[in-house]
Amino acid sequence: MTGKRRQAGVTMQDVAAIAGVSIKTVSNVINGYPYIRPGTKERVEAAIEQLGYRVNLSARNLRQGRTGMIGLAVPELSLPYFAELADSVIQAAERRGVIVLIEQTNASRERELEVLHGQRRHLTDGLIFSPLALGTEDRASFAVDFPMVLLGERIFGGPADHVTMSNVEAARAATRHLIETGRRRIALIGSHAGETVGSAALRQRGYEQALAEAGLPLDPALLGEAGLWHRSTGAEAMERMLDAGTDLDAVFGLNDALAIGALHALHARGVAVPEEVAVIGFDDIEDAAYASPPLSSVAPGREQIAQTAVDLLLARVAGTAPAEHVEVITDFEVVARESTVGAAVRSAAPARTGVA
Amino acid sequence: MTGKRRQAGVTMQDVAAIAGVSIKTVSNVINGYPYIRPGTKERVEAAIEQLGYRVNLSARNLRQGRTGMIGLAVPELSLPYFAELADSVIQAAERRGVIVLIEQTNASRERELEVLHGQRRHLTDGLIFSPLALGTEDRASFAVDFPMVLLGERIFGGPADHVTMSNVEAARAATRHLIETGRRRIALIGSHAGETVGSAALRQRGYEQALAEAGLPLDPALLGEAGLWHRSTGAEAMERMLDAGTDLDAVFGLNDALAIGALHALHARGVAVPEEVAVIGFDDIEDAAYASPPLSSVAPGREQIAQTAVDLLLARVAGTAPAEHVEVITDFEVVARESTVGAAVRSAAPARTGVA
DNA sequence: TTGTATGCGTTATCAT
DNA sequence: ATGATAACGCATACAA
Repeated sequence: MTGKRRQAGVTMQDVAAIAGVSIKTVSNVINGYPYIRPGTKERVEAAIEQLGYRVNLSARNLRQGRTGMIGLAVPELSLPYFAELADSVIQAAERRGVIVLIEQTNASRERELEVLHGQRRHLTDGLIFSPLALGTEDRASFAVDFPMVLLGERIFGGPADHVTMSNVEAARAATRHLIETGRRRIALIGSHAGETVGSAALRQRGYEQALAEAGLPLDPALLGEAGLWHRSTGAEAMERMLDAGTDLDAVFGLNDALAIGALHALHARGVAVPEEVAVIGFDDIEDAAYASPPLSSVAPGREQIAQTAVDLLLARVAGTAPAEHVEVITDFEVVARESTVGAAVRSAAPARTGVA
Repeated sequence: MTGKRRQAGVTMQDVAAIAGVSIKTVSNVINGYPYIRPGTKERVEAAIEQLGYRVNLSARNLRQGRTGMIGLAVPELSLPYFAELADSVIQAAERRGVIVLIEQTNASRERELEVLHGQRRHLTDGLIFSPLALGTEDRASFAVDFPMVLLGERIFGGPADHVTMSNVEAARAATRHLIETGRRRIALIGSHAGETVGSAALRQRGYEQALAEAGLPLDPALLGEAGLWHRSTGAEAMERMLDAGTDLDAVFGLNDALAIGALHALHARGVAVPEEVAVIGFDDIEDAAYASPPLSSVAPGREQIAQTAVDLLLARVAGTAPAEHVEVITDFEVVARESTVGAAVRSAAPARTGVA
């Protein structure tokens, strides 16, 4: 902090005047142009420091036709999964020198369309989009003329790059984990009846496959519908199932919020977890490890998803990505905690046991 | 969706050419200038629609010297309180037609200074800043030449506008709630020894006041140190206290993350909540209502804080705010749930009982 | 009511 | 190795 306080409205002109050089030279110094006489460079840097000069990004963007920003559109930051995802994307982008502009869609159809076609796209060089309301039937709306990477799997064979985890596999592994620990009547919370694409349908498919592999029947009474995957809807679905007197010894929440809601409802009814009912979630948000009891979950490799999506998008922006659209499948891991395996480990740092 | 697909690089010139008017007229139409012949306006709008024209915001920003964006700097979005705050700020800003650019400081001193003096400030018209690492000793760094509103209370009599809740009062009310429900040995988790300003010090002061009012002694053994207010540090502080065999019948977590961490540790040790130990947090994040048992907390009026901060900042940007710096104190409410009052209410929608 | 012309702060082209 | 100067796309003072 040797320089003076930042002053508004300092331009390259001012720096050039102080340093006794032309504006072009200042620009060269700032942009790391190699062929500059050391003395000149020093004078310019001193002037920059002295005036507290900062590049005007609006001007640079106008001139370059780029903005240095990418958009990240998610349903809402209040949902811990998306908050953690946003955190990871911001950090991944920062490593590449790019700024992230977050947009909330609230899972509304109208707002998701606006994300694709609205004014804001002019502010960003590309978009990472996790759609929730739009689906395969809206494929046409996804044909945009700017770089975009989709997260999740509502759109298939779509007209955009795509980063997702193997939902079917991961859900199968989670269900298998419950079966291997002795459960037979496994409820599913978060089902979307009639859906064939999207996380709900894919994860349910994995659940069904695991049941089939183990020779267990698929009981419709064990499918708990929940449109939005919030804690509240998870709790409500669980309540309905308990009210109906459905016999069950395990619950698979299609995401952690649902599972935590289910835990809440089970607790309220005095049902012991995992003694009477085991619970596993999906996403491995930080909450999961600190739930009571700590919630088993499927960790989707959030960091990997974020960095992959950012790098893919930036490659697309730079024009170095392959012509055809890319689909990247990321890794996952089943994390067994007390809600399924009991109090095997007791410590302040929640147990985390890789299973898959 | 009657227009053609959006095309990159369409400018006002193109629109003007199609509409048979000058660029100025197009500009007038876009900016809602009233004195335009209806027919002209229609032609321009038709041309805009036809070309899929969008204003180039970089150019507009450069010309106007404003960006239409405000910055929001928070420690990290992974912390639910800040994720929910960001959600509220984004929505509040949207109601005013402003875009929010989120920056994560990770509670690092260096990054917080960068937020105040870095490149990005050129991209925003003002800043809403929730500092964590910088404190009163850094007052000089807060003397910036752009509009800024501070959240929280690390800086007093500071050189900026300020929106905060009444931390002392709120913590006193939370502690009083524990006392009124019969607790006498109340542990505090999240203490910052030696700090005299900042949330930790203020909330602890409220705790001490409530104890004094009730004629209860202040036992240093009941002060659990936790530098960062995460679930993990809350769990660790709780563990240490339990390991030390400290006698206690209640825990006041200085935020919900700490309290949830404490719940986790208590659960791991088989301590019954609230039968043996009552727990209350602070912030009333959504997690609190869905913890097991549901966590009592202090609701800080997040929406109100967000809207107030945004409006104050925009007034400052517009130059309509008072010359001297404003300090706004927002409301709070103690929300009693099962972790302090027991299973009075059993329902999927967690009980929420206003007490203060 | 509408058109012309200038400049916002950069970067890039072309000289030198 | 560095300087002069022309865009980038828009808003606005000034003209008409």
